[in-house]
Amino acid sequence: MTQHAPRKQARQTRSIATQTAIIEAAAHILEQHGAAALTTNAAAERAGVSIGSLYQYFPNKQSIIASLLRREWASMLDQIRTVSQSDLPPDEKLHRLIAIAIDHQFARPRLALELEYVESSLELSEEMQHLASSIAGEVRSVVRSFDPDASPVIAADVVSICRVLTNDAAMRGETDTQAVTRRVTRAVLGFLTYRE
Amino acid sequence: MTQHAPRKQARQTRSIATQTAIIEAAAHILEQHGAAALTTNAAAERAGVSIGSLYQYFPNKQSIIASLLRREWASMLDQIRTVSQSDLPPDEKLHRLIAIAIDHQFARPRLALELEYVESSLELSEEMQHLASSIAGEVRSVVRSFDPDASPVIAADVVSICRVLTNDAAMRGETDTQAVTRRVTRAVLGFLTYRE
DNA sequence: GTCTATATAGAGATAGAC
DNA sequence: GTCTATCTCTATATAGAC
Repeated sequence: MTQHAPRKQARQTRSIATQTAIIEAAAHILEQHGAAALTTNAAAERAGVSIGSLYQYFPNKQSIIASLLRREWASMLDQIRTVSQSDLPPDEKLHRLIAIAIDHQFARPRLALELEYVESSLELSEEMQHLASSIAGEVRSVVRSFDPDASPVIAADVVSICRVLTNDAAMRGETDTQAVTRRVTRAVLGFLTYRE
Repeated sequence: MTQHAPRKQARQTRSIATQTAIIEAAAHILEQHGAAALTTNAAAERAGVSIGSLYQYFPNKQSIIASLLRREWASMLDQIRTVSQSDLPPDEKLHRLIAIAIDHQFARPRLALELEYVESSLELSEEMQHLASSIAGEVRSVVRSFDPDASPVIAADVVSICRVLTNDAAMRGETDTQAVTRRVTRAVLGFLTYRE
């Protein structure tokens, strides 16, 4: 048993590494050549494994995309939770949330954009739906801490505004994240505080 | 000559009708089944012509999409020009612009969304680029009439905010356009008038 | 000018050798 | 467990009959 443990561990590690390599290959293809170029053959080649091996780890192409999406969403949820469950003042929470959104989209803007699209042609598993609604819930709680009257739709709108402004900026080639942060903050606070 | 004119006219009319039918078929497929389902075979079938005929009118698939996009953009530019070249007060111009955007996206939300995506995988002709920058220019002029300090980026942001909020609402199934108009107006005016 | 039939190519996915 | 070879399907686009 003990003598098998390391081997098994080593095998599991290798197998996880292969899976990760395939997922990362898919991400690179999406961001460099777009959704149309993301084929199973291309992903396998870029990951350095054969197409046969790819299908040993993923039952189909959709499952690769789903894994990639899960990775991104889990990371987002993690960061957002840290903010929403902190005891920072509401306006500071909102600023942190904006910063997280900008960092995320600016890190790999094309990937974020392409994932947003492929997501729509993917029926999400229960687990993924749960992840999505957890994220939405955390955002809602931050927005509500800032403005208790805000409806769920308003929170969703805040997310959309952050995403679209940041993504446009990144795709336009803007590199000054401070300027982007200022514009997004202006849009979000303007939206939430506008009266009459 | 005279005796041929009607025949020729009739033929041209028929040929234009066929082209229109193909473009409209493409639009319906996009909005009902998404970009992945838009194949030349599907478009031909839905338009009620054979695949051979389709290729007599369009050299390739991209040209069908481009024609559809040109139709949409031309209609948008037309409506926006009416507003921007009017002598309405600036805030009223802005409201009209928002109304145009909402009407457009609400008319066929899924089509608008899918077109936005396929557009990115299409290299635009000079003519199309010109059309796009004309639209941007008109919007900029309206935004500037409202706020002379607004940079081109701000105008682009206004367009993006309108688009994303309206589209989200439509895809969510919201039917109360007045409520959407209120939220979009709040977002745009909040963005443009926010201070500090 | 419109059709049917088809050439061609590339995709997802599997079989079976090693 | 990983590879190569291949099956099957479907897409774009063309050829040629009518």
